[in-house]
Amino acid sequence: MVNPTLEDVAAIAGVSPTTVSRVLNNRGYLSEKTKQKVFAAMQELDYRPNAIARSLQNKKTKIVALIFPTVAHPFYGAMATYLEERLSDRGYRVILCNSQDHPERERDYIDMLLSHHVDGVITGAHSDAIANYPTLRSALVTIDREQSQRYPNIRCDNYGGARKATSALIDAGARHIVHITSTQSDTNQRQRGYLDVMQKNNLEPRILEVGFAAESAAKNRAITDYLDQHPEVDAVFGSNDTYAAYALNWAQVQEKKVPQDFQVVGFDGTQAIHSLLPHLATVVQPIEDMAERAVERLVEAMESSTPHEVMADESRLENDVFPTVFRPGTTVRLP
Amino acid sequence: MVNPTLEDVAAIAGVSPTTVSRVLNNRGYLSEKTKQKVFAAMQELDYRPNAIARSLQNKKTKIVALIFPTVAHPFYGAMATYLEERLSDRGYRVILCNSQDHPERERDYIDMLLSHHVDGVITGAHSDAIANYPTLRSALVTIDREQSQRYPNIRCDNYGGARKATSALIDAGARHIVHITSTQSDTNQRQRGYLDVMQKNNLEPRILEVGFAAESAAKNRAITDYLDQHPEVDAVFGSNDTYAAYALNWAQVQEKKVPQDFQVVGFDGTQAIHSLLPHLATVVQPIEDMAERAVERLVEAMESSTPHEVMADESRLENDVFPTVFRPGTTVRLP
DNA sequence: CTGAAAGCGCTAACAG
DNA sequence: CTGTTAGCGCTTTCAG
Repeated sequence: MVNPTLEDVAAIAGVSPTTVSRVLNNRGYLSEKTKQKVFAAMQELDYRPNAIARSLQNKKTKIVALIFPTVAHPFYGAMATYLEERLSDRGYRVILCNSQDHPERERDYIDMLLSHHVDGVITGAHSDAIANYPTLRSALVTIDREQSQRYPNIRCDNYGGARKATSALIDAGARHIVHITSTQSDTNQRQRGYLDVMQKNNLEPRILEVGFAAESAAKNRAITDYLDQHPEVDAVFGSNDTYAAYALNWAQVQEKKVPQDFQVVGFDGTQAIHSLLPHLATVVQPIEDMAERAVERLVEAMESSTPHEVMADESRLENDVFPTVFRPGTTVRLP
Repeated sequence: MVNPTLEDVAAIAGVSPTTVSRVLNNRGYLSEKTKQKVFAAMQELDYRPNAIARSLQNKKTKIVALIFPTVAHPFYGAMATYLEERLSDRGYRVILCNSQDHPERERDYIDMLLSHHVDGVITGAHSDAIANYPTLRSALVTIDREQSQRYPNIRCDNYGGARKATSALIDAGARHIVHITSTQSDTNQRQRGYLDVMQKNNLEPRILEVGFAAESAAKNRAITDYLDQHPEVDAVFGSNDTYAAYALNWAQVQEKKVPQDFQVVGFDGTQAIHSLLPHLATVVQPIEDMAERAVERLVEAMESSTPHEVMADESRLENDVFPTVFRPGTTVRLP
C-alpha cells in the first residue's frame, strides 16, 4: 500500500479509526488485546501518522523557525546547531530561515511562518520585523537583540565582555585602540563597553563601522584600508572574531609583531574559530548554554496556554543574560 | 478576527469559498469585479492561506529537508546557506536536520520527514540510511556521496582535486607527505588521488585517520600527536581546511618555517575559512555552483510526475561533477 | 472499553 | 463566470 492511513490500519485491525487514533495517542482506556491488534496492523502496513493532517486538527505543528542572517557565520552556525539539537530532542522540528539581513526577506519569512503556523520562532536577525509584528501568535524568543517587554531576549553580557576586552588591551599597554563594529548605535552594548572604558582611561575612542550586509571581501578591505591609514593604531577590538582575524592578517602582512607591536581581541569565541585561530584573544560567549536557555524559554511558552504572558514574565529576564569569559590567547600581551 | 479562514473571506466578499480559492490560486475565469471584492475582503481580514490545510489537500508541502552532519562545519554551513537561498527563491521552505553523523539520528529524521511529507531531501550526511531507504517517495539529491543509480549525487572532482594538491606539494619539494582524512575507505576519492600520485612518484604514502564524529579537540590532538611522532613529515594534505589549519597551527607552535620547512594544503576553500586564513593553500570547491545544481536537479524531480525517473536519468550524471581549482596561498612553495 | 459522526481549512470535480 | 458537494487524514465530542 502506497500511503496507508489510519483507516487502513483500522480495517486490518478490525477496529474503528477512533480506536486506532486512541492507540496512537495513548489516550483513554484500551484493552491490551485491541492495542496489540492495532500495533500489529501498523507494523504490517509500515504505517506513519500524517503529521499534516494532525497539525490541521491540533493547531500544533511542532515546528520552530530559526531566523538568522546566515548560518555561514560562525556564531549563528554554532547557535543554529545547538538550537536544532535541543529542539529536536524535545520533539520539535526546525525550519531554517537565512534573512541575509534583508528586512524584506525577513518579512517574507514571517508571512510564510504565519501561513505554516509554526509553534515558535527564535530569531537573531537584525531587522526588527518580527518582534514588532502586531499579530504574531507564535511564541518568540530573540537572541542578542534589544530587550523588549514582550519577548525573552537571550544574550551574553555584551557590555561587560567589551569592557574586559578593552581593559585587557589597555592593561597590556595599548593606547590607540580601534573598535570595529558592524553597525554603530547607542544601544550597541559592545560599543558602549568599549567607549566607557576608553573614556575612563582618558583615551581617544575610534570606531570603524563596516556594515552588516556587506561581502566579507569588502569588510576586509574596509579594515585593512583603515589600518593602513592609521599607523598609530596599536590594537584592535573586533565586535566579532572574524573582524579580529582580518586585523590579525593585516598585521601579518605588514610584518607587525603580534602582540609586541600590535594587539588584537575578538568576540564570540566559537569552537570553529578557536580551531582555526587558537591564539586569538577573544571574549567567549557561552553559546551552548544560551541555546539551552532559549529553547527552555521557548518550549515553556509554546506549551503554556498563555504563551504571551509566559514570555513577558519579567521576573526571570535577568537570568537571560549570560556571563562572558575573556580568553587571553597570545594576541594580547600579558599585563 | 483571530484566524480568518477562506470562508470568512467569502462571507465578507459575498461569494462562495470556491471563488475565493480560485482567486487565491488564480485559476479559471474570474470577473474583475469579483476579484476586487475578494482581494478587498482579504485585506480587510489580513487573511493568510493556511499552508497546512493546503498541503493536506494538495499532497505537496513545498518543504525540502537538508540533512547534514552539522552546519557548524564551514563546508556544510556554506552549502546550507546557498541551498536555502536558492530553494527559498523557488518557493520552497527548508527544514534543517543535523545528523551529527549518528545513523540513529538520521533514521529518526527520515521517519519525521516521511511523516511530514516533505517534497524533497538534500543530504550530505554520511550514514547511508536515506539513500537506501526502500520506501522513500520524496525526491532526493545527495551531496558528495557515493554515486548511486537512483539519485543524483552532486560533488566536485575529489580525485582530481586531491591529485592537484598532492602534485603541488611534490613539485614544491615535499617528500614525506601525510594525508589526513576523516575515514579511510577504498571509495574515498581524495584519498585515492593522493595515493595514486604518491605511488607514481615512488613516495611512501602515509594516511592519518581521525574519525568523523570525534570532537574537534580530539582531532586536533590526533594530528599534533602524529606530527610530533613523525618529525620527518614535511607536508600535510588535509581532506578539509580545518585539518590543514590544525597542522598549520602545530607548525607555528613548533616554530617550523612555512612553507620553507613544512607545507600544508587543505580542501574545500570556503569563504569563511579564506577570511580567517587567507594564506592557506587549498583545493577550492565551487560550492555555490554545486548548490545551484543540486537545487535544479531536486526541483526538476519534485515537479515532475515521475520523479524517480528524472533522478535516475543517467545522461546528465556526468554534469554533476564540478571541477576544483587549486588556490596556492603561501603555505606551499612555488615550484 | 469502543464506535459514529462532525469538522480542522482548503481544493477539485461537477453542475449550472 | 460562479456555487454545491465531497473529501484530504486525523482527532474529538458524544453515545453506547
